Amino acid sequence: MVKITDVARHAGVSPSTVSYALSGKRPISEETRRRIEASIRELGYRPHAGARALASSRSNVLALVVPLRAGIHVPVVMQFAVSVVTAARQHDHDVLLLTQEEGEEGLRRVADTALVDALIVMDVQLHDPRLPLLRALDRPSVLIGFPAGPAGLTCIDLDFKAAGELCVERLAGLGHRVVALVGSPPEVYVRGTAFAQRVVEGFTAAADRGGLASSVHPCEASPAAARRVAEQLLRDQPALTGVVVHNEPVLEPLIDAFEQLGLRVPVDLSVTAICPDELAENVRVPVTSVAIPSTEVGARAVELLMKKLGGTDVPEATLLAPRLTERASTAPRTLTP
Amino acid sequence: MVKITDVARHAGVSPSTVSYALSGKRPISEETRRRIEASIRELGYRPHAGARALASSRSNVLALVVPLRAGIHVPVVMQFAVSVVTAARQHDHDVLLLTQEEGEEGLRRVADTALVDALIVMDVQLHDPRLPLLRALDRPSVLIGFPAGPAGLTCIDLDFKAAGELCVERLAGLGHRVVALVGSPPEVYVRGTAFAQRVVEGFTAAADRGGLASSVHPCEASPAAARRVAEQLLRDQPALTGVVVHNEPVLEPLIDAFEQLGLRVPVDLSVTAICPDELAENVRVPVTSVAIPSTEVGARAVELLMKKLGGTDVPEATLLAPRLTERASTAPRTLTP
DNA sequence: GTCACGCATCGAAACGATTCGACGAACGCT
DNA sequence: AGCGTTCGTCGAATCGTTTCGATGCGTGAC
Repeated sequence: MVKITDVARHAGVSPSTVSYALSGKRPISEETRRRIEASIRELGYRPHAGARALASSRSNVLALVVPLRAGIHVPVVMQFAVSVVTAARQHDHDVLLLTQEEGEEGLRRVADTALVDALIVMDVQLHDPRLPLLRALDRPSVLIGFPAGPAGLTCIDLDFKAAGELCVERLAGLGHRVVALVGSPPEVYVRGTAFAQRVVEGFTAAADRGGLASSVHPCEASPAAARRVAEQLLRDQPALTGVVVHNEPVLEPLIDAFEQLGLRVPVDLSVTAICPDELAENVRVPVTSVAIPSTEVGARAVELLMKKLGGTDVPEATLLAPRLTERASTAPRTLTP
Repeated sequence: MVKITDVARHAGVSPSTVSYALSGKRPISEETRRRIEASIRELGYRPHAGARALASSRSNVLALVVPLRAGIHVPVVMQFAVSVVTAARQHDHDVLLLTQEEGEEGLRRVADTALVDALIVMDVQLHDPRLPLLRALDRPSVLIGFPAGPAGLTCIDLDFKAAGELCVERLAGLGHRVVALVGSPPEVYVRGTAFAQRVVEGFTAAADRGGLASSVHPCEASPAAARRVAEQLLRDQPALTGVVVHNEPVLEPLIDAFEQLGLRVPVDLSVTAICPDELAENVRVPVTSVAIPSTEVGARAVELLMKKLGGTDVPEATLLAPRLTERASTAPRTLTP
């Protein structure tokens, strides 16, 4: 293994000069820098990560904690993870993958052993047991999602409440007066996943504000469950003409179910969803939707962390404004007598 | 930060004794060990990862390279990643996440900086450009999938050829004489992804061997493409009664398309698939399938790496035998005159 | 002509573990 | 009783960087 002293000797300088040339923390003459760079290339030198971490107390590694629970849409998680890795690399950092399963002990371990410099935690619950720990840790962290008490933490997410509102407002704007929300599986609400509840809040608030009749229906992630919910909706709310779906796996089955029950989309029923664009575009009837900007959230989360690592203050809350894309599943209400 | 010398002083021993007590590399008296453990707990000591890596030239980190290309089923990748992390933790290792995008330079970087001890590479192509590098690297690696020339490498995967055979044999056993394979998107074959081709090989070989008429159809990952393939199959092979699907996103749309074209599954048409169990179970008609054992592959890959790190020799090729689960999508051929 | 200053570089001391060789004590054998 | 082992522990060297303070040298101000 070639080390910094080898480079130094080869370039005719001292090891510290090589280090400074590499880090840029002190001025190095153009001429010397070039000689050093040539030596590095020629010898194929790579700084030893462990030694670097030891001396600088920076590992240049970020921890990413991914959820592996029921009811969360896997592709979104993956897309998010990839965007975190990509963004981290742009700041010369790597990403250590942790599973939720590891729990608080896992967080403490990677933080206390100085294996990572900072942490990104996905799928934060309203009353997440990890919150006190994250506050106490001596390393900065960013949460994806908003817990009940976000004070002292840095959080970022799509503004799900606004997303719920936006869907309703869009439907209201098209003249719909009776709307329903088909939400995530019940267990997601039970365990207090913040984003699911926020959608409900936004949905309900906007409906009330606009004087719409509305109802909310959690739904299991299976076609059969979708079918049941569709049937129930038609029975309980015969005047229903607008549906908001916040449940990826059920989106397509639900539309199928409605059509089999004799409701054409969008002629008889307008559907909007909160889901990844990729999914919305690939349903049989492309669905008007608010995108889940996983890639942007990932990149922004990394930016926030880098700022914190650099000592800059960052806002505690970052809410990404929802953007609604019009597709084929929405239409003005047809006034049938 | 509390360090090993603090623990040593607190326990009244030398730092090296603490180290040996922790690693077990030399015998330590029961009594001393207990005192040391008490001190560790009391002081909350955690060995510094960087220092440890520097001194022992072991980082206890594995690199996992995940694909992010078109045509691969994301949940499988995720499931795999999670199983790797879980297995790695059981051997006291962590996992660094790399994307395919990083390419060879990324592999070289994490290996040469000693950031990781070993590598797991997913989605290996038949003529993968990373192969020479992996051979040359001074760190052990395990590939998920089989390249054209696997000599000198350690590879593991489901035996996709046998899986293709198994599907055909099952259909043949049910009396079907005309079968078709609906495969992955064309680009997957074009870039020479090994597992896709192996399915084709197995499928064709078994069909030929059994004297079945057969055809192979790559298919884009969209419902529309599924529909087109279904139509084409009925046109070109009117006697078709057995279909093997190796294309996750298309499985359900394809069955829908057949039914809309008047073919009932399994009465008129038997369908088998090679896909995750989770998917096979959740189609409207649960599908008889060969599972992709991502979890097992991940765990086994880690075991192999640990053996290699320990200096033990391991077989170059590990092929997991396919297992077919009977579900509702297959039935004996009905002899219509 | 001197003084102060800034630039480029060097030398040495961390950083926090692991590991190798050595050493005293206890033990079993002859 | 003497000798060779084994057991448990210690001390010191080592791993490869970063970083702090010091130093020499050229430069501009007065």
